[in-house]
Amino acid sequence: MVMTRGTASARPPGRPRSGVNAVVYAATLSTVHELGYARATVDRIAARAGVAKTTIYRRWPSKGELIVDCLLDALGPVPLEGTSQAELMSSTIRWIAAKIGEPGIGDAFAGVFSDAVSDPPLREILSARFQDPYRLQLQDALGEPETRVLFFIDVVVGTLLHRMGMTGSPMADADVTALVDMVLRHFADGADKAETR
Amino acid sequence: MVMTRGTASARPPGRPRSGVNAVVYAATLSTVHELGYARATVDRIAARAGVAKTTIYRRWPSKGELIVDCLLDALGPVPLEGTSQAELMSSTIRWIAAKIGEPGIGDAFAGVFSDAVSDPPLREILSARFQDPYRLQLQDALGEPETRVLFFIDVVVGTLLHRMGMTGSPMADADVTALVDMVLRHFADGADKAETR
DNA sequence: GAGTATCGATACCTATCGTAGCGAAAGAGG
DNA sequence: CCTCTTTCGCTACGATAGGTATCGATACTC
Repeated sequence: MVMTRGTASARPPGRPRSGVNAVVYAATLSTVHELGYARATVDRIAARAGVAKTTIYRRWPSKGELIVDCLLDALGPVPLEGTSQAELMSSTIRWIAAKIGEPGIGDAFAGVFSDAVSDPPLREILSARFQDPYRLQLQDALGEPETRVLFFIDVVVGTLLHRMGMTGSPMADADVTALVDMVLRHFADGADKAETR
Repeated sequence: MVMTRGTASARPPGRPRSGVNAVVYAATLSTVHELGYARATVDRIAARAGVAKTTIYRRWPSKGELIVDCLLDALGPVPLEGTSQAELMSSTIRWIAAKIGEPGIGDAFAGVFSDAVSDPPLREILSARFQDPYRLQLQDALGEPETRVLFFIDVVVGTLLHRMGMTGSPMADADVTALVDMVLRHFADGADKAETR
């Protein structure tokens, strides 16, 4: 096989990119944490990362995609702790709640989600690059059909983000527990009715 | 009693305001519906309403407050159909889902909510002028404490808005039914545990 | 008719996203 | 060592939007 040219692994010519992605991600989260999503401009993020704004736009085509990649990097896959469906769901909900509570993540999440409402291309990206991977992972782990996993995500993420957006701070543990109870009960004994009919 | 001066009902001097608020509200919703929240600029809304932009800023101090008033006008109080708590909750959830599905309302809702995430003053206004009235009405009608009504609102509104924001269209009836079932069951037999502990 | 406040129109300021152009630097290969 | 390609930082620019300032005209009260 010809490996020296035309293959993806071939090193491209020219000056290689400097490895500043992680620095930019860190600068993004801390800036969002300190100033909020709207005031975390690309200029400010670039300045904090010690990088030119043009460098950021060379790697990410828009602020929205930068945030999406930043969140993917900060979150990683769902830990999936537990064996039963109830345990998996419970740990997933608490993992999401904890992540949303981490500095910058909740605001960035709510911010990019907000932008996507009136920005169809960004919504497409958010759906394909962010929601779909987690949805597929959960479909596989929970053994539930797509419809119900989408419902699960809407309820859990929607509830937590609404609280975060409305109060400015993450949901208290007691309410997260209530959310876990409510969702688990719904999925436990509502398996043959409700939205799949 | 002196009624001719100093009373709130005394007519203020100067040219009276023309009664175009309703026209502006209609223009706002139709513009948001056609162009989305972000592209529904104040200039465009003013043009559609046949009104100068300065007139709008004379009545509403910001785009966010215009949207909040517009939503209050379009929604009105919760109808509160039914007598039992279950009926009241069910009709409330379906009423919210239906309203969010009406042209312009869902987008305006999600849009102003999004802006509020990184705009603390707007969040304050949204909380005080929009959420609080509905919360108090529901507290009274449902006979539940503030904590639980807030949880109810987070779950219902958060879920419906997340679906709306993610897909661009309102939640299907089958999923609304699932939401009703889940919430009703939670409040029915979880009254002594969960988040009030 | 005097006073007051709103109306429409236009211009303007500021912030932000995103792009263009340029010389300098970092590598690969001859 | 020289060339070629691409990224780097920098500065400037264009486009859009929220919001303000100003001004003559107008509507209504006293």
